[in-house]
Amino acid sequence: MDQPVSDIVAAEPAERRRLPPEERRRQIVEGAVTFFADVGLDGKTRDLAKRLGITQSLLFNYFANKAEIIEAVYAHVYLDRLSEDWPRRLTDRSVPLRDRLLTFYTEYSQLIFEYEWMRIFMFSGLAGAELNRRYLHHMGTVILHPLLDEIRAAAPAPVDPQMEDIWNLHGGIVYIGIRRHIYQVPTPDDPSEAIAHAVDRFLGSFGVV
Amino acid sequence: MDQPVSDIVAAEPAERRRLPPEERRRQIVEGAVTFFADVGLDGKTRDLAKRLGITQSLLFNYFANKAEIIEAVYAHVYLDRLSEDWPRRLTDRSVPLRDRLLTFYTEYSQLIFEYEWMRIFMFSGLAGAELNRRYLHHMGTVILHPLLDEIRAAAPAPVDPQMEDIWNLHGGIVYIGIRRHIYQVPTPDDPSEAIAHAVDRFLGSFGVV
DNA sequence: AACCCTATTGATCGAATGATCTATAAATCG
DNA sequence: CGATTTATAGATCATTCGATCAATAGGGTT
Repeated sequence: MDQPVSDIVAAEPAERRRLPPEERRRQIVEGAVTFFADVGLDGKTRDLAKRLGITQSLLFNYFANKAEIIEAVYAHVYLDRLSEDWPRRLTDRSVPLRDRLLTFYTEYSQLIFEYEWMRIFMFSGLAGAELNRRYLHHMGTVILHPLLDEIRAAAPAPVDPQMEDIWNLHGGIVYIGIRRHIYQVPTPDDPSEAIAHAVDRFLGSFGVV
Repeated sequence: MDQPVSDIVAAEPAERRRLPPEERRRQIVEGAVTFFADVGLDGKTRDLAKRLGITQSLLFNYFANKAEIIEAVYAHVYLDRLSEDWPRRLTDRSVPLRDRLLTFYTEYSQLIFEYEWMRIFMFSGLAGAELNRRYLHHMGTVILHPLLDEIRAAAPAPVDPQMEDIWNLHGGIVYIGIRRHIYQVPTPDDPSEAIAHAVDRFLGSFGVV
């Protein structure tokens, strides 16, 4: 398990010095995002510094400690990246429900199937971070529950979908990204066909055409 | 992120000494399974020893190094725990396909929804271990591909399910365990209803009653 | 009860880690 | 161009890590 981190850590060949603090900080955060996505939140500050082509001590000139770097990583990857108008567009009944679902999951999968997004989310989940509970709660109330209402409104009487059914649809799609970036097995280059089939099966089984 | 591991690590109050080597080794492995499931594969040998109520140096009397402990953990959690006759029972056409699927996923979910199974699998996936690729490849060839054939045989002509559809069914179910043990959000105590609905939606959309 | 085998301990080593502090040098201003 | 500011580097500290090894003591045998 102890991979030789130092070998896969190097990147740019130690670029120029004395950047404006704003720019240096941004560079550190962006480097930290891919670094911690690669090696996990237990990644060492010396390895991060080496990858950035700076000294380790410089990191602590911009962040009080390592936890603060990781906070900045969280903020950069997850904060306000859920599009504001997904809830509105998902409930816009002037558009066919199928189109709304396809649009949403096409855009949403482009976000979460990102290497950094998926891996840091999993690392922080395993670490027990509050981030994941907050995120999934937000997902449930702002996106998935309204979606349940839409499906119920569109479905004929006898069938009655539940939140757990929505989570099943959601999980089946998210699992593509997990296979790709966590387990690192082959997945379709373009997941949109698989997504469309999943959505169609889901809607079809609830009698929504 | 740096939780105070030592606080959540303690367990038994330092039990007796001088066990037979066989038993001591077994005790170490079983303790290591839950320990590494809790804190991740970067967990420290001193914390593991403390949880076991033994000295850290004793660990290295039974294992040459930490990597060997983790190998034993992998073996204990994953080796030969895929039931031998799942492939046979899944393809036994004297039983209705729906029943076969429900039986399989009921039993399989009891295996993989285990706390240790799920978390160690995710930790090792993130660490890039070969384990996960091997496991998913095995899953695909021994279980899911035969399953695809069964569904194709039972489905009427025009529809033609693909492997990616099977992975979608699979992922939607596995995702329940991910929510529970990785993200640590509430899930149904008994997932069998959600599983049954997922299976029924899946089969129904392919015209299999 | 004395003996012996070995499971277990406790002390310790060298390397690695997060963090601190002072010295240096790159850019900006007068 | 010289002075001042401050971003950056380099040396270093106190811990913690995996791993080693000699000393100790548990428990079965006679």
